[in-house]
Amino acid sequence: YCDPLMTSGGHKITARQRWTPTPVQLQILERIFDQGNGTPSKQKIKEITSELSQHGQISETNVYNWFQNRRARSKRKQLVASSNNAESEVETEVDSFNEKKKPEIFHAQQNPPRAEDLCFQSPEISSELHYLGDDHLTGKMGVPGNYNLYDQAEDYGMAG
Amino acid sequence: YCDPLMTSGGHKITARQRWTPTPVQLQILERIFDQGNGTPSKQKIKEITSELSQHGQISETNVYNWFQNRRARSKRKQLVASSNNAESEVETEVDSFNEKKKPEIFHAQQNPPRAEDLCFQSPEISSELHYLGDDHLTGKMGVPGNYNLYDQAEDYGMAG
DNA sequence: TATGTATGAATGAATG
DNA sequence: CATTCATTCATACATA
Repeated sequence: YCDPLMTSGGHKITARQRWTPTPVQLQILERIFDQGNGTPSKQKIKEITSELSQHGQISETNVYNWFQNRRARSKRKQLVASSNNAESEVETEVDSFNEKKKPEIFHAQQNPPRAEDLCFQSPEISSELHYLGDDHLTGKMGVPGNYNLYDQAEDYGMAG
Repeated sequence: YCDPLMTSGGHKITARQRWTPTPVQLQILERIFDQGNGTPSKQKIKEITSELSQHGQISETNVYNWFQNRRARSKRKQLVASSNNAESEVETEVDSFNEKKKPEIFHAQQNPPRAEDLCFQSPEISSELHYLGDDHLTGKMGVPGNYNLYDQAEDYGMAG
């Protein structure tokens, strides 16, 4: 295939909903990625975008996303590769080989067509709910239990 | 696309680990966000959570995170549209994906600021390409042919 | 045409 | 509040 941005028959582009990097762009991107610089700074993004613009339509967002995905997938692949002795059901990335980060999930719910029953997340197990400074809660809502979604060992004033 | 619950035989169900706002919840949230765009106070969070609880399971954390993300990703401020879009003959079905693209998913946005999806991807209206900030530079947009969303080019000491 | 895979994009959550 | 991570959704593209 060729660059999808270009019409494949002398027509106009059908407004691709999703950017498709051209082989050239991909090459450049991968090259930069290999250099070791994970998430490039916005300055870098602009430069890269500018460079890639010469090889097809592209935006800074595309570049940013690309690096984000690249990094994430790369890590994913590594994990899969590491678990070579594990199950061999590795079909797609939707596989849940959680062993490093996600120990377990505690809830499961269906996916009703009404979307009125979606539920998840325990009361306040995660982020910092101690932001604002005017009221500054102190008592915290009584933690109903130990949801421990993640094995949080960090303490930033959440519990106490 | 079918239900994310595969459960095809005593395997890990891979249920949704993260909260997914229902259309109703989203509406309410956006409504509140529009009223006083900013991080609601702790008290407000509780109230909102209570309100949203009537339309599905939700926690204060979810609400908090939502507002944080919402603010951070105010992809409703900058409009680089009406710029070049040279090759964009604007003749395709680039209308929007409010109904024809996502018929059965529920996390679709109710009223997306459709305006400049001419080509395929707007510079900033998508992901988090805002590491330089997004609110303190409001009004910088509009410059056709130049995405000066973050012309400050400050250095926050990120990975770059 | 129908299915499978690869990957860009959206977004909830986490971290500093 | 800023930035990054992780997971999922949706779509381009390849294949049968």
